Amino acid sequence: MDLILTAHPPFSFRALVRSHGWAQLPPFDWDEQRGVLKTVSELETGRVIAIALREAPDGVCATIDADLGADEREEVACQVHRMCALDRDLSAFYLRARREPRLAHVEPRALGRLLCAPTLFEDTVKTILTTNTAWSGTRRMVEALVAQFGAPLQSDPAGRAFPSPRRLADSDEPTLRRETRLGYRAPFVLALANAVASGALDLESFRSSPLPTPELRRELLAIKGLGPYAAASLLMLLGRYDYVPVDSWARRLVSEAWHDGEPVGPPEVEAAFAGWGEWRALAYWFWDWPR
DNA sequence: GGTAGACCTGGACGC
DNA sequence: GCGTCCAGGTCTACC
Repeated sequence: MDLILTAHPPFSFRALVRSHGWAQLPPFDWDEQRGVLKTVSELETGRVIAIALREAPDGVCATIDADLGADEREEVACQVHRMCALDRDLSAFYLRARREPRLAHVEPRALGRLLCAPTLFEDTVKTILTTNTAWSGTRRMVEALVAQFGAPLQSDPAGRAFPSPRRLADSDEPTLRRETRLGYRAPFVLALANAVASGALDLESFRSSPLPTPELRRELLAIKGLGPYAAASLLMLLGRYDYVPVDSWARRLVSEAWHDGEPVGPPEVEAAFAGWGEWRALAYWFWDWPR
Protein backbone atom coordinates (compact mmCIF):
# COMPACT_ATOMS: atom_id res chain seq x y z
CA MET A 1 0.00 0.00 0.00
CA ASP A 2 1.08 3.59 -0.66
CA LEU A 3 0.90 6.65 1.58
CA ILE A 4 1.28 10.04 -0.09
CA LEU A 5 2.38 12.74 2.33
CA THR A 6 2.77 16.46 1.65
CA ALA A 7 5.79 18.51 2.66
CA HIS A 8 6.04 22.17 3.58
CA PRO A 9 7.64 23.67 0.45
CA PRO A 10 10.31 23.81 -0.81
CA PHE A 11 11.12 20.13 -0.53
CA SER A 12 13.71 17.89 -2.15
CA PHE A 13 13.81 14.21 -1.23
CA ARG A 14 17.35 13.75 -2.52
CA ALA A 15 18.55 16.78 -0.56
CA LEU A 16 16.98 15.27 2.55
CA VAL A 17 18.62 11.86 2.05
CA ARG A 18 22.02 13.42 1.36
CA SER A 19 21.76 15.88 4.26
CA HIS A 20 24.05 13.78 6.47
CA GLY A 21 25.26 10.22 6.91
CA TRP A 22 22.09 8.60 8.31
CA ALA A 23 21.10 7.09 4.93
CA GLN A 24 24.32 5.04 5.03
CA LEU A 25 23.37 3.41 8.34
CA PRO A 26 21.07 0.38 8.51
CA PRO A 27 18.23 -0.27 8.48
CA PHE A 28 18.33 2.59 5.92
CA ASP A 29 19.26 1.43 2.43
CA TRP A 30 19.59 4.18 -0.19
CA ASP A 31 19.32 3.41 -3.90
CA GLU A 32 20.89 6.49 -5.49
CA GLN A 33 20.01 5.40 -9.04
CA ARG A 34 16.30 4.93 -8.39
CA GLY A 35 16.03 7.57 -5.70
CA VAL A 36 14.47 5.11 -3.26
CA LEU A 37 15.24 5.01 0.45
CA LYS A 38 14.25 1.76 2.12
CA THR A 39 14.04 1.07 5.83
CA VAL A 40 12.56 -1.50 8.18
CA SER A 41 10.41 -0.46 11.11
CA GLU A 42 9.10 -2.34 14.13
CA LEU A 43 5.67 -0.95 14.97
CA GLU A 44 4.24 -0.66 18.47
CA THR A 45 2.20 -3.81 17.85
CA GLY A 46 5.47 -5.69 17.29
CA ARG A 47 4.79 -6.01 13.59
CA VAL A 48 7.87 -5.50 11.40
CA ILE A 49 7.35 -3.80 8.05
CA ALA A 50 9.47 -2.62 5.12
CA ILE A 51 9.01 1.00 4.02
CA ALA A 52 10.23 2.38 0.68
CA LEU A 53 10.31 6.16 0.37
CA ARG A 54 10.54 8.13 -2.87
CA GLU A 55 9.85 11.68 -4.01
CA ALA A 56 6.24 12.55 -4.86
CA PRO A 57 5.04 15.76 -6.58
CA ASP A 58 4.49 17.69 -3.31
CA GLY A 59 6.28 15.50 -0.78
CA VAL A 60 6.98 11.78 -0.42
CA CYS A 61 5.38 8.50 -1.35
CA ALA A 62 5.81 5.70 1.21
CA THR A 63 5.24 2.18 -0.07
CA ILE A 64 4.63 -0.40 2.67
CA ASP A 65 4.98 -4.12 2.01
CA ALA A 66 1.78 -4.99 3.88
CA ASP A 67 -1.82 -3.98 4.41
CA LEU A 68 -2.04 -1.94 7.56
CA GLY A 69 -4.84 -1.29 9.98
CA ALA A 70 -5.91 2.28 10.69
CA ASP A 71 -3.70 2.62 13.80
CA GLU A 72 -0.70 1.12 12.04
CA ARG A 73 -1.21 3.41 9.05
CA GLU A 74 -1.32 6.39 11.40
CA GLU A 75 1.88 5.24 13.14
CA VAL A 76 3.72 4.82 9.82
CA ALA A 77 2.53 8.23 8.63
CA CYS A 78 3.92 9.76 11.84
CA GLN A 79 7.22 7.97 11.33
CA VAL A 80 7.51 9.24 7.74
CA HIS A 81 6.70 12.76 8.89
CA ARG A 82 9.56 12.50 11.43
CA MET A 83 12.05 10.90 9.04
CA CYS A 84 11.47 13.49 6.33
CA ALA A 85 10.76 16.51 8.58
CA LEU A 86 7.79 17.19 6.30
CA ASP A 87 6.33 19.92 8.50
CA ARG A 88 9.60 21.88 8.87
CA ASP A 89 9.22 25.51 7.86
CA LEU A 90 12.64 27.00 7.06
CA SER A 91 11.42 30.19 5.40
CA ALA A 92 13.00 32.44 8.05
CA PHE A 93 16.34 30.71 7.57
CA TYR A 94 16.10 31.03 3.81
CA LEU A 95 15.33 34.72 4.15
CA ARG A 96 18.61 35.26 5.98
CA ALA A 97 20.57 32.83 3.81
CA ARG A 98 19.72 34.86 0.67
CA ARG A 99 22.00 37.62 1.99
CA GLU A 100 24.97 35.31 2.64
CA PRO A 101 26.86 34.20 -0.50
CA ARG A 102 28.04 31.01 1.20
CA LEU A 103 24.44 30.02 1.92
CA ALA A 104 22.79 31.35 -1.23
CA HIS A 105 22.52 27.79 -2.55
CA VAL A 106 20.33 26.44 0.27
CA GLU A 107 16.92 27.74 -0.80
CA PRO A 108 17.16 26.91 -4.53
CA ARG A 109 18.24 23.38 -3.61
CA ALA A 110 15.74 23.06 -0.74
CA LEU A 111 18.53 22.25 1.71
CA GLY A 112 17.94 22.37 5.44
CA ARG A 113 16.00 19.27 6.37
CA LEU A 114 17.96 16.47 8.03
CA LEU A 115 17.01 12.84 7.61
CA CYS A 116 15.82 11.30 10.91
CA ALA A 117 15.20 7.76 12.05
CA PRO A 118 11.61 6.63 12.68
CA THR A 119 12.16 7.05 16.43
CA LEU A 120 14.22 9.41 18.56
CA PHE A 121 15.57 6.34 20.38
CA GLU A 122 17.19 5.16 17.14
CA ASP A 123 18.56 8.65 16.46
CA THR A 124 19.98 8.88 19.98
CA VAL A 125 21.70 5.50 19.92
CA LYS A 126 23.16 6.22 16.50
CA THR A 127 24.38 9.61 17.71
CA ILE A 128 26.12 8.00 20.69
CA LEU A 129 27.78 5.66 18.20
CA THR A 130 29.15 8.59 16.19
CA THR A 131 31.14 9.86 19.17
CA ASN A 132 34.85 9.24 19.59
CA THR A 133 35.12 7.04 16.54
CA ALA A 134 35.59 7.25 12.80
CA TRP A 135 32.55 6.99 10.50
CA SER A 136 33.64 3.46 9.57
CA GLY A 137 33.40 2.57 13.26
CA THR A 138 29.89 4.04 13.52
CA ARG A 139 28.77 1.98 10.53
CA ARG A 140 30.30 -1.17 11.94
CA MET A 141 28.62 -0.72 15.34
CA VAL A 142 25.19 0.12 13.89
CA GLU A 143 25.38 -2.80 11.45
CA ALA A 144 26.23 -5.14 14.31
CA LEU A 145 23.41 -3.79 16.51
CA VAL A 146 20.83 -4.25 13.77
CA ALA A 147 22.14 -7.69 12.76
CA GLN A 148 22.31 -9.02 16.32
CA PHE A 149 19.30 -7.40 17.96
CA GLY A 150 16.97 -6.11 15.23
CA ALA A 151 13.60 -7.78 14.71
CA PRO A 152 13.50 -9.56 11.32
CA LEU A 153 11.03 -8.95 8.53
CA GLN A 154 8.67 -11.87 8.08
CA SER A 155 8.83 -11.61 4.31
CA ASP A 156 12.63 -11.36 4.25
CA PRO A 157 14.49 -12.29 7.47
CA ALA A 158 17.64 -10.67 6.06
CA GLY A 159 15.92 -7.32 6.55
CA ARG A 160 15.91 -6.18 10.16
CA ALA A 161 14.55 -3.19 12.05
CA PHE A 162 16.65 -1.11 14.40
CA PRO A 163 16.52 -2.80 17.84
CA SER A 164 13.72 -1.55 20.04
CA PRO A 165 14.55 -0.32 23.57
CA ARG A 166 12.96 -3.51 24.96
CA ARG A 167 15.14 -5.81 22.85
CA LEU A 168 18.32 -4.01 23.93
CA ALA A 169 17.19 -3.78 27.55
CA ASP A 170 16.76 -7.55 27.55
CA SER A 171 20.46 -7.88 26.72
CA ASP A 172 23.39 -7.20 29.04
CA GLU A 173 26.63 -5.29 28.88
CA PRO A 174 29.03 -8.22 28.27
CA THR A 175 26.81 -9.48 25.42
CA LEU A 176 26.58 -6.01 23.88
CA ARG A 177 30.33 -5.56 24.08
CA ARG A 178 31.03 -9.00 22.67
CA GLU A 179 28.43 -9.05 19.88
CA THR A 180 28.57 -5.45 18.68
CA ARG A 181 32.00 -4.14 19.77
CA LEU A 182 30.44 -0.98 21.19
CA GLY A 183 33.31 -0.76 23.66
CA TYR A 184 32.81 1.70 26.52
CA ARG A 185 29.61 2.93 24.81
CA ALA A 186 27.82 -0.32 25.66
CA PRO A 187 26.75 0.76 29.18
CA PHE A 188 25.50 4.10 27.80
CA VAL A 189 23.32 2.39 25.18
CA LEU A 190 22.09 -0.19 27.69
CA ALA A 191 21.20 2.47 30.28
CA LEU A 192 19.31 4.46 27.63
CA ALA A 193 17.43 1.36 26.46
CA ASN A 194 16.51 0.48 30.05
CA ALA A 195 15.32 4.01 30.80
CA VAL A 196 13.13 4.15 27.67
CA ALA A 197 11.82 0.58 27.98
CA SER A 198 10.89 1.05 31.63
CA GLY A 199 9.12 4.33 30.94
CA ALA A 200 11.52 6.30 33.15
CA LEU A 201 12.53 8.37 30.12
CA ASP A 202 9.96 9.51 27.54
CA LEU A 203 12.41 10.26 24.77
CA GLU A 204 9.75 10.65 22.06
CA SER A 205 8.12 13.50 24.00
CA PHE A 206 11.23 15.59 23.27
CA ARG A 207 9.96 16.01 19.71
CA SER A 208 7.02 18.09 20.85
CA SER A 209 8.65 19.55 23.95
CA PRO A 210 7.60 23.13 24.79
CA LEU A 211 10.91 23.66 26.61
CA PRO A 212 13.25 26.40 25.38
CA THR A 213 16.24 24.94 23.55
CA PRO A 214 18.79 25.51 26.37
CA GLU A 215 16.58 23.54 28.77
CA LEU A 216 15.95 20.78 26.26
CA ARG A 217 19.73 20.61 25.74
CA ARG A 218 20.17 20.18 29.51
CA GLU A 219 17.75 17.24 29.40
CA LEU A 220 19.76 15.66 26.60
CA LEU A 221 23.07 16.25 28.41
CA ALA A 222 21.63 14.39 31.42
CA ILE A 223 21.66 11.22 29.29
CA LYS A 224 24.93 9.36 29.81
CA GLY A 225 26.93 9.25 26.60
CA LEU A 226 25.57 12.55 25.26
CA GLY A 227 27.97 15.46 25.57
CA PRO A 228 27.88 18.89 23.91
CA TYR A 229 28.54 17.57 20.40
CA ALA A 230 25.97 14.77 20.56
CA ALA A 231 23.34 17.00 22.20
CA ALA A 232 23.76 19.64 19.47
CA SER A 233 23.47 16.94 16.79
CA LEU A 234 20.24 15.61 18.29
CA LEU A 235 18.83 19.12 18.70
CA MET A 236 19.32 19.58 14.96
CA LEU A 237 17.29 16.44 14.33
CA LEU A 238 14.62 17.90 16.63
CA GLY A 239 14.49 21.05 14.51
CA ARG A 240 16.43 23.18 17.02
CA TYR A 241 19.46 24.84 15.51
CA ASP A 242 20.80 27.05 18.32
CA TYR A 243 23.93 24.96 19.02
CA VAL A 244 26.66 23.98 16.56
CA PRO A 245 27.76 20.34 16.89
CA VAL A 246 31.46 20.94 17.42
CA ASP A 247 33.58 17.93 16.56
CA SER A 248 37.11 17.63 15.19
CA TRP A 249 35.79 18.21 11.66
CA ALA A 250 34.05 21.45 12.63
CA ARG A 251 37.20 22.68 14.37
CA ARG A 252 39.23 21.91 11.28
CA LEU A 253 36.82 23.72 8.91
CA VAL A 254 36.66 26.83 11.11
CA SER A 255 40.41 26.76 11.65
CA GLU A 256 41.11 26.73 7.92
CA ALA A 257 38.39 29.25 7.04
CA TRP A 258 39.06 31.92 9.66
CA HIS A 259 42.21 31.13 11.68
CA ASP A 260 44.93 30.37 9.10
CA GLY A 261 44.99 26.72 10.09
CA GLU A 262 45.79 27.44 13.74
CA PRO A 263 44.11 24.98 16.15
CA VAL A 264 40.75 26.21 17.46
CA GLY A 265 38.34 24.99 20.11
CA PRO A 266 34.57 25.05 20.58
CA PRO A 267 34.53 28.78 21.52
CA GLU A 268 35.99 29.76 18.13
CA VAL A 269 33.56 27.49 16.24
CA GLU A 270 30.60 28.89 18.16
CA ALA A 271 31.83 32.45 17.66
CA ALA A 272 32.05 31.92 13.90
CA PHE A 273 28.29 31.32 13.71
CA ALA A 274 27.08 33.32 16.70
CA GLY A 275 25.45 35.88 14.42
CA TRP A 276 23.09 33.25 13.05
CA GLY A 277 21.08 33.05 16.29
CA GLU A 278 18.51 30.28 16.19
CA TRP A 279 19.90 29.14 12.81
CA ARG A 280 23.54 28.64 13.92
CA ALA A 281 23.70 24.89 13.35
CA LEU A 282 22.02 25.03 9.93
CA ALA A 283 24.33 27.84 8.81
CA TYR A 284 27.33 25.74 9.87
CA TRP A 285 26.01 22.50 8.39
CA PHE A 286 25.12 23.86 4.95
CA TRP A 287 27.93 26.45 4.73
CA ASP A 288 29.69 26.37 1.35
CA TRP A 289 33.14 25.59 2.77
CA PRO A 290 36.16 26.32 0.53
CA ARG A 291 37.59 23.06 -0.78
C1' DG B 1 34.30 25.87 36.61
C1' DG B 2 38.32 24.04 34.46
C1' DT B 3 41.50 20.21 33.47
C1' DA B 4 43.81 15.61 33.11
C1' DG B 5 43.43 11.00 32.32
C1' DA B 6 40.79 6.93 31.18
C1' DC B 7 37.65 4.73 28.15
C1' DC B 8 37.64 1.29 23.40
C1' DT B 9 38.27 0.26 18.78
C1' DG B 10 40.18 0.09 14.21
C1' DG B 11 43.45 1.74 11.13
C1' DA B 12 48.06 3.29 9.94
C1' DC B 13 52.65 2.49 10.41
C1' DG B 14 57.21 0.40 11.34
C1' DC B 15 59.67 -3.65 12.01
C1' DG C 1 52.22 -11.14 11.61
C1' DC C 2 53.02 -8.43 15.55
C1' DG C 3 53.49 -4.34 18.43
C1' DT C 4 52.88 0.58 18.91
C1' DC C 5 50.73 4.85 18.21
C1' DC C 6 46.89 7.79 17.16
C1' DA C 7 42.18 9.75 16.42
C1' DG C 8 37.63 10.20 17.81
C1' DG C 9 33.84 12.77 22.32
C1' DT C 10 32.46 11.91 26.99
C1' DC C 11 32.89 10.74 31.84
C1' DT C 12 34.92 11.03 36.33
C1' DA C 13 37.99 12.55 39.70
C1' DC C 14 40.50 16.14 41.22
C1' DC C 15 41.98 20.89 42.03
